[in-house]
Amino acid sequence: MPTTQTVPAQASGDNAVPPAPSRRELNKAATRQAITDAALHLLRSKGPGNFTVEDIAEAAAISRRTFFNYFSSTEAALAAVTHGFLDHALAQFRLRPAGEPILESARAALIQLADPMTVAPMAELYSLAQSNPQLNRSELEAWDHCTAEIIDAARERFARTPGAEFDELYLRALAGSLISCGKAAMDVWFARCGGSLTPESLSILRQLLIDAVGLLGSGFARPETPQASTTANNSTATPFADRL
Amino acid sequence: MPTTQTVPAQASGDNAVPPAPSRRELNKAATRQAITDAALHLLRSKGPGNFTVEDIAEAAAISRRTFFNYFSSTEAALAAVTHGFLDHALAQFRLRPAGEPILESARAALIQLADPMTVAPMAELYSLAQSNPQLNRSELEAWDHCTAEIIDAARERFARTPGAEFDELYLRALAGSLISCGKAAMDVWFARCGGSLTPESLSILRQLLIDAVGLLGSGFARPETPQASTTANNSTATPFADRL
DNA sequence: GTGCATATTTACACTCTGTGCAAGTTTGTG
DNA sequence: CACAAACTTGCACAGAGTGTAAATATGCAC
Repeated sequence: MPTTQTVPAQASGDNAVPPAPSRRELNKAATRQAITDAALHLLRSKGPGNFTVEDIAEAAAISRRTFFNYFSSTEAALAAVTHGFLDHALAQFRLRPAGEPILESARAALIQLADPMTVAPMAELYSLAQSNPQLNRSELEAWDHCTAEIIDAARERFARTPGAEFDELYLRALAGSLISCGKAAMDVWFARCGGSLTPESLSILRQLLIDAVGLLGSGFARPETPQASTTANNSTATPFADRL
Repeated sequence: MPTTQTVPAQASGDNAVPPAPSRRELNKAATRQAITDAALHLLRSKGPGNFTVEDIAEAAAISRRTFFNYFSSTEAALAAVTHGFLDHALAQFRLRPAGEPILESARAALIQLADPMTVAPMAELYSLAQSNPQLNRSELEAWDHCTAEIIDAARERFARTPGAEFDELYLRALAGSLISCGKAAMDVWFARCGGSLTPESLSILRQLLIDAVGLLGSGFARPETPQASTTANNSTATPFADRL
C-alpha cells in the first residue's frame, strides 16, 4: 500500500534522536495501521463475520498474502486495537515507583485508561466482541497476554526491591486478579453505560476501576450495605479504601 | 460410529430411574466420547497441530461431516476435557450451603478438584496447551465460560439469601479473581511438579489452591516473610487464613 | 547515481476448515 | 409395520492459512 511517495516523516524539526525510524519501518507501520483501520471499518459497516480477509486486503490496498504477513487472522488484526490499549496500561504500570504497593500502582495505571482517546477504540471493539465468539476469543487472548506481561513487570520490580522476597503464586494470583477486576469493571461499565464516552460515563468507569481494585485490596469483604456504590462520581472516595 | 449393536446399557440392576437415557442419547454420548478420545490420542501421538479433523474422524470411525455436527473445531473437541473439569468444579460450588461466604465455598470446591481422576485429563491438556497457541485460546475460552457460570451461580445464591444486597461489580470481580487464582495455582503447580499425579504432587496442588484463595481473602497483604509458603504439604495450615 | 544485498510484496498453488444441502439411515411411537 | 423425527453421510463450495519463487522496494557502499 505504501507506494514510493514522500514519507510523512516527522513533521519538521522534531526530536529524531532515538531510533531514527527508517522508511522500511515507517512503511510497515503504515501498512499495519491501514490494515487495522480497514478491518475496523469493515467491522462497523458489515458486522462481525460478514467480511473476508480478501475484503480487508482490498480496502487496505494490499494483497491477501501480505495481510497474512502482518496478521494471522482477521481477529488478530482487530485484536491489535485491544493490544494497544493494554500496552498503554502496562506502560503506565511500569512508570510507577518500584517501592509502591502493587495494588496502588495498578489503581493508578487503571484510572489513566479512563480517558476518551484511550478508551474509545477499545470500547467499540469490546462491545462488538460481546456478540461474536470469534472476536471474543481474541480479546481473551489479549487480556491473557497482558496478564503475562504484568507478571513480568511485577517480578522485575520485586527483583529490584532489595527487601522483598517474592512468591510466584502471589505474583500470578495477583496479576490475574487485577486483570479480572479490570475486566469486571469494563463489563459493568458497558452494561450500565453502553460504552458511552461522555465525561459522566468515563467518570463512572474510573470509579468502577477504583472500586474493583478496592474490592481486591479489601479481600472482598462482604459489603454490608453496598447499595451506595458507584452511582455518583464523587472523585476518589472509595469504600474499602483502607489499604491499597 | 455406534452401529446397531447391543447398547452397553447400565451394567445391570442399577438406578435407572431419573431420565432413562434413550438409545439416541447413549449413541450421541458415545460418539462424543469417541471423538474426544480420538482427538486426545492423536494429540499425544502426533503433537498439536500435526493432525486434521479428517484424522480424528477416521480414528473415531465417523465422517468428517459428523465431526462438525459435534464440535466446531479440533480445539473445541479437546476443550471438552477442560469443560468437563470446570463443570465438575462448578457443580461442587453449587452444592455448598447458600449462607456460606463465597470464598469459603470456592475454597471447598477447589480442593475437591485435586484428585487424580478429576485432574488427570486436565493436567495433560493444560501442559500441552502451554506450547500451542490454538489450544491455549480454547482453554482461555473454557475458563471464561466457567467464570460466567460462577457469576450466575453466585448471583442466584445472593438472590436466595434474604439479607444480602448484591453488587454486580462485586460479583464479577470476585468470580474473575477466583478463576484467576485457580489458574495461578495450576500454573505454579505445573512449573513445580510438571503435572505429576503422585499423592505428594496433588497435595501440593491442593495447598496451592488453598493458598491462592487465601491470598484473595486477605486482599493480597504483602507477604513479609513468604519464603515458608507451599513447599510442605502440612494439611490445611495456610498463611493469611484470617478471614476466608 | 549505480550496483548490489537485503527486506518486502505479490501471484499462484495447495491443503485444510467450516457450512449448506439433499439423500440415506437409525430410532421413537402409534 | 408405517411413519415422523433425529442423525449421519457425501458432495460441493467459499474461505483460511501457508510454502515458494518471482518481482519490487529499500538500505548502503562506492
